[in-house]
Amino acid sequence: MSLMVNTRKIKERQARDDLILSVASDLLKTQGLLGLSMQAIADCTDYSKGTIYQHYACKEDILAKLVIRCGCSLIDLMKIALKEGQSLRHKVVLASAAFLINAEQFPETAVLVSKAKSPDFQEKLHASIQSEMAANEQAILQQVIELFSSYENFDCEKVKDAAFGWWAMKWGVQDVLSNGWETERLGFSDPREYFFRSLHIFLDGLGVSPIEHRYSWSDIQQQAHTFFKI
Amino acid sequence: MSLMVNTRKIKERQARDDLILSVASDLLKTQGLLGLSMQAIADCTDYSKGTIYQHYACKEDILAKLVIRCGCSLIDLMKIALKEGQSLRHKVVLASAAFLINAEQFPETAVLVSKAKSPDFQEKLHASIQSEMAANEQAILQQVIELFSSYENFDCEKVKDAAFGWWAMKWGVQDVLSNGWETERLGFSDPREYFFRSLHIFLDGLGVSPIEHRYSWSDIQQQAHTFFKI
DNA sequence: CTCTAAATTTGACGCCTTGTCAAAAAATGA
DNA sequence: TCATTTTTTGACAAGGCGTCAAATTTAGAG
Repeated sequence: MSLMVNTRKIKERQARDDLILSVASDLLKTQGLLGLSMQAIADCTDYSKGTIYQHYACKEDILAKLVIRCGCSLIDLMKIALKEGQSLRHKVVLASAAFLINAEQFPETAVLVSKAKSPDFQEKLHASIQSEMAANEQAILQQVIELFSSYENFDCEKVKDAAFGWWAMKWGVQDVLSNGWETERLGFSDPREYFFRSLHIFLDGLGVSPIEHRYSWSDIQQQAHTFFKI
Repeated sequence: MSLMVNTRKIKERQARDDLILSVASDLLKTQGLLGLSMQAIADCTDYSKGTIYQHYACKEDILAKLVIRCGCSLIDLMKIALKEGQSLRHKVVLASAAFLINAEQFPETAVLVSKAKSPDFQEKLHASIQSEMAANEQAILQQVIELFSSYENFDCEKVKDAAFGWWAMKWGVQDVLSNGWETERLGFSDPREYFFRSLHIFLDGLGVSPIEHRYSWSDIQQQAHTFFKI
């Protein structure tokens, strides 16, 4: 009996964990990062601030959890890309699309990802969440490495070079997208298209068979439904 | 006479403008972003908070000015790179080195650059500084475009592709560097070396004469004194 | 040198945040 | 039913930003 109560309580607790995250995410969407205060979360959940703090020890922990959640989703999509891609180029293109699509699905979180890596943010995190986040990041990178490892022509060093290049570009594009840069004004219509173009150039430089179709972002965006079931 | 007083006052005012920036930069270095409060700046300058606010209308304005200052220095270095580079590849390598060296010279500011682009930050900025920052960014991008435009084999579209790719990688690397990522743990010894490797791969993909010497970061770091007179 | 008017500086104040903790309320189970 | 444990609460402390009326300094005329 006491066991049943226990499991019920655990479930309730988890439900509130999720509720808090969901409310936080909504607030981010509607009010932006500045509109997200612990008090606001408390008000929206009909609990008091103290109770929120029983679930997450600080504001940053909540944001970190959102980032991790977004990262997990990206990993899932990348796994599909890795499995379904017909060639290295195709896989890379799909993985890149996975990243863009994921950012679209979690617009409010995607903006956080870069901020959440900063030392100021990290040092506020509680140890467990800090390492959870690091592990999450590593898992994403692992996908990238596996992606390039699947190409028989690459030795270990080349895999690392390729992974780093993709990695850096991905972060750069994420910055550009999430900071809402007026890329139009700077002369770049849709940064995602340019991302894909740069990607193909990079793959050419790596010596990845350049003959096949050079999927653009708009090509892949069409196929996304099929591949990622979204 | 009243004119003389005027100019003296203007000079004094500018001196205080600079003093405040310099104190802010020191505080950033020693205390980090969290240690930077308007009160702390006031204490260090022997002026009161109110006076600081007479110079900069908000904290963000001060940080933005630091970012702009750092950007101007980068532009200077890039101009040298553009002028002194012996070939496109050499120019690109020098420009990339300029970026890394500049980040080393303004370590406390380099960390801000990405944060300062975020919407939350931008919307706090006063209009004049906001556009000053946008102009600064545009001027940097202009250098990149001129860099690739100087290569006769590139048409307008290719210049844009190349500029975007470099741009994205630069931002990605900046994120990785300024967030102090434990890249060692992730398997990448020195991200700057990998940056240069990715760069060469990208240039290969662009069809830039691949025969010549493939300067690594450590190669160029040596030459930096000569080129950038640092 | 004196005295008034203008300009500048000041720091207490209002408002907001995060995070704490003693007290109140609710749940448990004998 | 009631004592004990658990959970919830919101007043509170600490500290940040930005404001503004009052204090101080400076300017300049008489």
